[in-house]
Amino acid sequence: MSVQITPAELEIMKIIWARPGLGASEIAEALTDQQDWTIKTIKTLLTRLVEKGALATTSEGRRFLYTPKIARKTYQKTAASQLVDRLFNGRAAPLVAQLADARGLSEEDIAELEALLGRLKS
Amino acid sequence: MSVQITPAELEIMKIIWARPGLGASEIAEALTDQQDWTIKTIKTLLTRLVEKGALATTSEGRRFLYTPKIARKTYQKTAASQLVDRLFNGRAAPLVAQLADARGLSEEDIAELEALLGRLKS
DNA sequence: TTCTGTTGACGACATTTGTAGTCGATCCTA
DNA sequence: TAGGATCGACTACAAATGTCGTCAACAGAA
Repeated sequence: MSVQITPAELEIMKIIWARPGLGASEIAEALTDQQDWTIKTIKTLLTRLVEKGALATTSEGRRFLYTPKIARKTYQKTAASQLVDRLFNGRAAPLVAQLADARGLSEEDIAELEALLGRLKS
Repeated sequence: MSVQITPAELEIMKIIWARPGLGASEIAEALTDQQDWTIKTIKTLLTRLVEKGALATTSEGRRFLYTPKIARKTYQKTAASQLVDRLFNGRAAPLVAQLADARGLSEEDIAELEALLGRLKS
């Protein structure tokens, strides 16, 4: 089983993926916009992520700096595969069809998807 | 917030989406392949799904028949949108790219995606 | 040097989730 | 008709999750 990251923990991971090597208080600061957590909550989540092996720590003086141990892309692949398997019988096209139906695809998405398909067919 | 369905509950939903109007014991039977749950567990999950508003019941004699109150497609859309928002900045193309990278796309998926893109561009 | 604020370690506690068990009513079988 | 099977309602309980609190150690400010 790959590491299980909960929704709350994922918010932390996203910060650290974007800027690896932050300390707890800087992460808290980066999260003030999105979340209304106390530093205590954030530290608990960080500890759990380290326990789970999703983050690694480096000591800097008496504090820790956190870096991802699981790459963003790795996690994206796992999560996307899980969704496709659990809800779409392993098929990608119906997933995209539902997405397009639910919220449309941007021009950018359409262009990128075409490029991707072109690459896959050659 | 749309109804939150847990992984275990989703297994139940999938059976009922496939064949609406089953009773608890028939659902249990349909699940014997995939899951190793007792009928008790299944009944608990059914109760919770009814409480959550994901299933509706009809009485048939002294038992209940279960039908979806949330359509499969509706749930698919919600789940797909959530994933895309939480992990892919709302973009569909990177999701498909990661999927392709993680497990490849079938010929069928590629053909369907092309058809879908064609439709979207016109 | 003393006070104050910050840090990680550890503890806490309600809610959700997974997985059953008990119980009284009822239906079916012998 | 009597005893077991089955039904839904209710209860149980550990693990995971979300959200903080306490505490001892330490670092910087006054």
